[in-house]
Amino acid sequence: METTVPHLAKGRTPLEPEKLIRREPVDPGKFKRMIRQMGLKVTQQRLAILESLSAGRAHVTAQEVFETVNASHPEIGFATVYRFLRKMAEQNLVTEVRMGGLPARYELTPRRHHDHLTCVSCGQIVEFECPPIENLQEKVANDHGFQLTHHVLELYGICPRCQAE
Amino acid sequence: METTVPHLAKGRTPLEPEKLIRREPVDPGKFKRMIRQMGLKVTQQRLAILESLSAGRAHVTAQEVFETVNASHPEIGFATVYRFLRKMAEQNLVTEVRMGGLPARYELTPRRHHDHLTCVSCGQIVEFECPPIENLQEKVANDHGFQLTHHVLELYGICPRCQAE
DNA sequence: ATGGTAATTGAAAACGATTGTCAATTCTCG
DNA sequence: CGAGAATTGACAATCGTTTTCAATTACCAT
Ligand SMILES: [Mn+2]
Ligand SMILES: [Mn+2]
Ligand SMILES: [Zn+2]
Ligand SMILES: [Zn+2]
Repeated sequence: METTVPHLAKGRTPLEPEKLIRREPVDPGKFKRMIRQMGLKVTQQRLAILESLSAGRAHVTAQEVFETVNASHPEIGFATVYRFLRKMAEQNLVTEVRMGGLPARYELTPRRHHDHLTCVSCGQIVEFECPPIENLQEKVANDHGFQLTHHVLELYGICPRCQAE
Repeated sequence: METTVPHLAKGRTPLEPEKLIRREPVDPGKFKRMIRQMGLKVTQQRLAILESLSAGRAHVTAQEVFETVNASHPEIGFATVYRFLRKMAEQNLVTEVRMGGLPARYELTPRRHHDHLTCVSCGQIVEFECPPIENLQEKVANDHGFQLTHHVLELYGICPRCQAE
């Protein structure tokens, strides 16, 4: 049986670059404010999901968020996690990262845009910024008369560690 | 109920740019040769799928291929279509194009690499080549010590026609 | 051409991720 | 504190895709 997934060996969990595992700390009331700003009610579930997103590794699947939150809030249902992630993605508070047909991964939308470089062997994800590429993307869109709204740029390759077997 | 799909209104079928609907004509024996080169048996089903891929619009879903082929070969099953598309994708004879969580689309791998610019409003797909972007991608990967294997670059925006309402 | 054999097929069930349903619960605001 | 609307969790449903399996077919050696 062959792997179904085009970009990453089946069963591999993309790992995070160490330097980016932790995001900046947040003050306690921040999450409540975020939720209210979305026009939603502040619930324990939503607070727990936000805490999990901001404290844990970036690029988590809905299932991973569910499992994390479920550990401390055993009564939460995964529908709630999916629903809230979707709502946040709609408002661009979280960014969906999709690799081939794999389950979607989410990260709190960072202040600075970045794209992803993924190791097809071990799943490590490196974030990068490349303004020249961004500019060229604008140019391509304009050349075709398109008004660019967003883009997906994913680079796949073999990381240094995996190159050394 | 909101649309689930991040990049394209639900139910929209991406349209093709007129100038690219038809690929170059192929001589009759070509498909048989392609199949044998993959180390597979030549069957009517596989020939029909290849004909459909090369004659119809580019960027078709497995379901669309199935429906097309099924019209002239009513006995074909969709499992055969999925199986063969997957096998061809593994050998890079067809390229999988994924837009968000939508069903995968396939095109016979063109001799020249290109990426896609998609209208989020009407679904039109424009193919483009941008060597400077490709070079920068190589550079980014190398800067991180990665050996680049492939990439996914999808631009999304509003096409000229849709901008004019 | 024929037959043996492994590859391929179609139908249907299974699958994993995600979404919908709905009655019960919980925020919010007055 | 309530009333009322939003939210929840359990569960079923859906979607695209893959697997299973018995029946068929293409291929190769005779
Ligand atoms: Mn990221
Ligand atoms: Mn294309
Ligand atoms: Zn690696
Ligand atoms: Zn358009």
